[in-house]
Parts: sequence; structure tokens; C-alpha cells
Amino acid sequence: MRKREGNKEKAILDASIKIFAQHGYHRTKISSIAEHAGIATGSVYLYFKNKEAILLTIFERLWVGLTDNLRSTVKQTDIDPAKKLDLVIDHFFDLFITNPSLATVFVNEQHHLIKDKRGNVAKHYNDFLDLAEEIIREGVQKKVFNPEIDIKLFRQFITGGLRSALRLWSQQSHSLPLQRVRQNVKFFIKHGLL
Amino acid sequence: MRKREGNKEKAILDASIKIFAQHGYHRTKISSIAEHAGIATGSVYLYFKNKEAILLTIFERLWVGLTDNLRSTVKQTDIDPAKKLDLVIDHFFDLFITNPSLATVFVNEQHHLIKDKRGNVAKHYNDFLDLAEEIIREGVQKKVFNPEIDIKLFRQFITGGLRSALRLWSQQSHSLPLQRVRQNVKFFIKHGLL
DNA sequence: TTTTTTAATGAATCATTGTTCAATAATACG
DNA sequence: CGTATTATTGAACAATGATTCATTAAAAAA
Repeated sequence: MRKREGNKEKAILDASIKIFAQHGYHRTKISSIAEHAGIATGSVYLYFKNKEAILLTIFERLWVGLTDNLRSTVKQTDIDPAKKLDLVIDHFFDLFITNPSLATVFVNEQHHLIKDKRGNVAKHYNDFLDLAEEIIREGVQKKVFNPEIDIKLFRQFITGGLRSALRLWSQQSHSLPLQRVRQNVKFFIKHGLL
Repeated sequence: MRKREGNKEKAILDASIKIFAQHGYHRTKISSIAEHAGIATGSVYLYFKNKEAILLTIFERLWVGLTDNLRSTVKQTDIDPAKKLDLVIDHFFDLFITNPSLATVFVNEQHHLIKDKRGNVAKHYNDFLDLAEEIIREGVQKKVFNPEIDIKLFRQFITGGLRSALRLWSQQSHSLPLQRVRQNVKFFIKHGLL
């Protein structure tokens, strides 16, 4: 028998994230991914069924990571809802600090996967939204948050705002300190403009 | 001589918006656009240089419309900044009420055009952001808005949240009353969660 | 060492689809 | 009418790039 040498799957995913971020999913060639991963074109198909499966895997792992963290935060009983939101936002940004290309892929390519419900991305994403909703609901119940708000709309507005702030950071080549982005986002969510 | 019969350019744009909304830009075939517009495949190229030019035209006209409206709102001297924001949001949603497919295209396909700075879309979009910034700046100067905020980040957060709220509306096949979306967005922007 | 098994290769294939263009149709004009 | 001019057509073309697969290489087993 022959063993697989090195972690080629990881090499493919890393290369894909980098090139998807640079040129976008549709403009990225499998041959280019293979080249950057240091393997032959055909080898990509030993690890992934097709091109879409690569993007799918990237997003699935991303959302599973975010959701797992969010779930453990939601569970905590000794933290107030506002603080929980802060923690979620912290983790959200932390994830991208070490991998800025992933941020670019995240803000640009998700819609390919959500609308057609390929794989489990839509499912994980909804899990995430539902957990986020729990925090808001808890806050409203405890009268810490304003009860006027439509929770589904609010969670949607926040995730969109978060993504957009992340996009700004990623577009400006991270010259804007992520720390500043994070602080401001936390403030906006709680206090708004007035 | 022979005259052009009917408004084929409009037919192409309308068909494109509908199909881009349904299947996404990349999955849309020129032949399919032509079919829906009731013309031959080749005729599309009498009105648009290529496929990208169609998407470009859709977004250029959209942003020009939004920017023109925003500019006239900004100019008004007898309206306070908070009210100006409300007006902008009203117009934003109004634009899509009569054309829900356009909303779907708007929330999904813009990044194709912004990152490569094709055409004038990026320019118009930045004009829009700059005008929006003026309103916020005016509010901060007049001490109506909180001076703590980072204006560039805030305008980015708002536009992302807006787009995301619009996406929710478009995904749910408009069962959610747009009136409700609009009200909530206005509230979030001003007051946040607390 | 030889054999077996699996990993890896990358050029060739195949399918897709944007774009072109020679042919045709419709209208205006004299 | 007949002719000129322009609009329209849609099948053919060309380019692209995802995917396949016959071949080769490497490691394990005998």
C-alpha cells in the first residue's frame, strides 16, 4: 500500500481560499488551485467531488465553527444578553484575524450556496441565526433589550451589518484596525445613532 | 430605412433582471435572456456589448437613481439629519416595491462589478456613500447624533444592514410587509438594541 | 527484490455558453 | 413597385475551463 503524503486536502482548501478571495469563485480555475497547492490538476478530484464541493466545504466548516462557539455562549447562564452579543462579535472577528482571505471569501461568495441549498451550508447558517435569536429573545424577556423590535429583522440587520463592516476591513487591506471595527460594531448594535 | 420596433433594450433589461434574480448572473445564459425578451439570441448584442454590460447597466441606473434622490435630500436645509435618514430609507425601499426581482439582483450580484471597477458602478456607489456620510456628519456636528461613532464604519454598517433586511424581504417572497421592514430599520439605526 | 496496491499525474476530452456573422426580413424612400 | 437601408435572426464558431482516465510513481507487503 501507499500512504497519502502530507495534507493535500488542507493544501487545496488553503489555496482555494486564497484564490477565491483574489479572483472570486467563478473566475478561479481548478488548474490554478492545483498549482498553488503544489499538486496536479487531476489530484484535486481525489479530495473533492467537484469545484463547488470545495466552496461548500469552506463554508460548512466556517459555519460549524461559528455555530459551535455561539451555542456554548448561549448556554452560559451567568452572562447577561448584552455581554453575550459582545462575545459573539469578538469570536466572529477573531476567526478572520488569522485568515483575512477567509473574510473576503465569506463576504463575497456565500450567496452561491445559500439559495440552492446545496450541502448543509443553509442548514448551519440557519442554526446560527436561530441561536443568535435566542440571545436577543432572552434580552427582550429580561427587559434588557427594547421589546419594540422585530427579532427576526434585527438578527438579519445585525448579520448584514457585521458582514459589511468585515467587508470594509477586508477591502482596505486590513489597514483599518480590526479592534476599532469591533468596538464600533458593538456600540452600533446597542445604541444606534442617537 | 427600417425603424426599431418596440423597446428591445428595455425588454432585455427586464428579462435579465428577472432571470438574474432567479438563477444568478453566472448561471444565466444569453439565449435565455433573449428567449424571455422575445427576441433572437444575437439581437442582444445589438443593444449590449456583452453579458457583463447588461449587469453593468442595471446597476448604473439603479445607483444613479438612488444617488440623485439622496443628493436632493441632503441639500434640504429645513430637515433635521435624523429625518433625512428616514427619507433615504423610504426611497430605498420604494424603489424595490414595484420591482422585487431588482431587489434580489441588488443584494446578490453587486460584488461582481465593484471589485473590478468595471464601468461607473463603483464610482456611483461611492458617490452614494459620500452623500450618506454628509448626513451623518451633519448630525454629529449639530449634536443630534452621537459623536463617538466612526462615520465611515457606521455608513458601512447601515448599508450592509439595509441590504440584508432587503434580502430577507426578497427571500420570503415579500410575505413580510415591506412597511414593517422599513419601520424596524429606521428604529434600529437610531436606537439600537438597548 | 518483486509484487501489489494505492496515490498522483496532466494531457485529452467534453460540455457549456458567450459571441459572431452570413443570410433574411422589414421598413422607408424615390 | 423596386431599391436601399437597417434590424433581426439563429445556427455555427470559438474559447474556456471543469472533469476524466490511461499512465506513471511511490510505498507497503511478501
